[in-house]
Amino acid sequence: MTSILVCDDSPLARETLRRAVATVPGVDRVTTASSGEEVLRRWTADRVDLVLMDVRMPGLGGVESVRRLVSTDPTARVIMLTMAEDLDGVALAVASGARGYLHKDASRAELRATVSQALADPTWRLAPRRLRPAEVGSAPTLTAREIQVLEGMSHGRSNAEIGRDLFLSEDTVKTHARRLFKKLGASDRAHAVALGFRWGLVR
Amino acid sequence: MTSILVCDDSPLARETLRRAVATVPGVDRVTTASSGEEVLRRWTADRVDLVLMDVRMPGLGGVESVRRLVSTDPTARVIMLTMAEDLDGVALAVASGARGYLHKDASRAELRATVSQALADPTWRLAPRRLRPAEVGSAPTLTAREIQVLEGMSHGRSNAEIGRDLFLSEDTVKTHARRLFKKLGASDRAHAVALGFRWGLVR
DNA sequence: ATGTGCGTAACGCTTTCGGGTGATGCTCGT
DNA sequence: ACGAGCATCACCCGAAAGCGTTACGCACAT
Repeated sequence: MTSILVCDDSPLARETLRRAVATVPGVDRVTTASSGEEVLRRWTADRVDLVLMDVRMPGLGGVESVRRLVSTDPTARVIMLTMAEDLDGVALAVASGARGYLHKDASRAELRATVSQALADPTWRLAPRRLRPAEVGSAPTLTAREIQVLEGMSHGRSNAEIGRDLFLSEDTVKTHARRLFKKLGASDRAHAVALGFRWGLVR
Repeated sequence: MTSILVCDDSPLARETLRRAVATVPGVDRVTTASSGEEVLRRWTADRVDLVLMDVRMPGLGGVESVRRLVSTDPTARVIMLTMAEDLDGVALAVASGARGYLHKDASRAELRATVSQALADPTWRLAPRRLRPAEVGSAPTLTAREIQVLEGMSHGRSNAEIGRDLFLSEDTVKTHARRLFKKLGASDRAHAVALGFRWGLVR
């Protein structure tokens, strides 16, 4: 009976991660939490074999959550999930007791491999490895152009205006729009902008 | 007699902060509040030397709370507490009158240092970041219905679908949409969603 | 060399949006 | 009693958006 707890404040990331780790061989149960506080609150009653925890969360935040969790239960195994460039957070997290970290845009295969390894070896600690954005896991990978178009949308620009901004024809902007909608799973530009914010692709 | 007010909607974060600032030399009294409304309500009767306030809270939210507090009492000193991701919120808060900000996962030492400094120097203030004119000023106040419609948009629902969700006619949804566009200064639904995220009205 | 992904562009077609305007009823506070 | 604000609904109409499809050149990897 192997259980994993996915902790992320973003429902989207949570679901994606949940589905991803559920496919790891030997994993019987995947639960989710939306905050470090929730993990701590549930820990005594609902202990799991491995915790995947986001670094950046409202409230306690990943780092402090790991610190507290490990200080109450040194056998707790935690892998931190990080978006990018917050290496300070990762270093702190590892220093606080996390076994290692994974980039959120790691490939599904890498995620599964890491989880398998962490489950197989209780003493395992991850050597940080940088992974190429690949076919899944979490944040959809948009091209530079697609992000530019998405940003234009988030500033209330019409396709024609975005085209003028980027020296493109309106039809080309529409093509980029269509493609980024598909990648994000968005039904329209408003949805796309929302998903862009939730994934941290735009601000 | 130096007093500090900690304002955060999360009880755990509130307690953590309370304990942390209580250890700062010279601090005699630490009170807590769970919402910006509560701070405003209690301000005249229960004035404090420094307020630590969370950016992201239900109801008024940190930004608007600071704005109102400072507009009623310009001597009020507020430090915003924030997560790494909402830099816009920080900038808005500082522009609205907050003296500075702290990351929630800042170290205890950092927290104490910042609080000490703010207490020692009543004029202490972070240099406000340059903001677009549209972003300065008061947070747009949307009605409950308007927020529901905005949320629907952020989930990619069409006006007709939002209407079915909320048991309204499509025309009514359109009216709400038009009004919230005007309030937010949005040019279309994508822009409105983006502004909703930037103001912390939706997530 | 062959495929795959990206960037660019176009055309037709349907759906949806957004603005303008007007209207009714309700609940506040003054 | 009155206006202000909110919620509700309706109609028209032009302007966008969104979708399917096709196509070409280019880079990069298998």
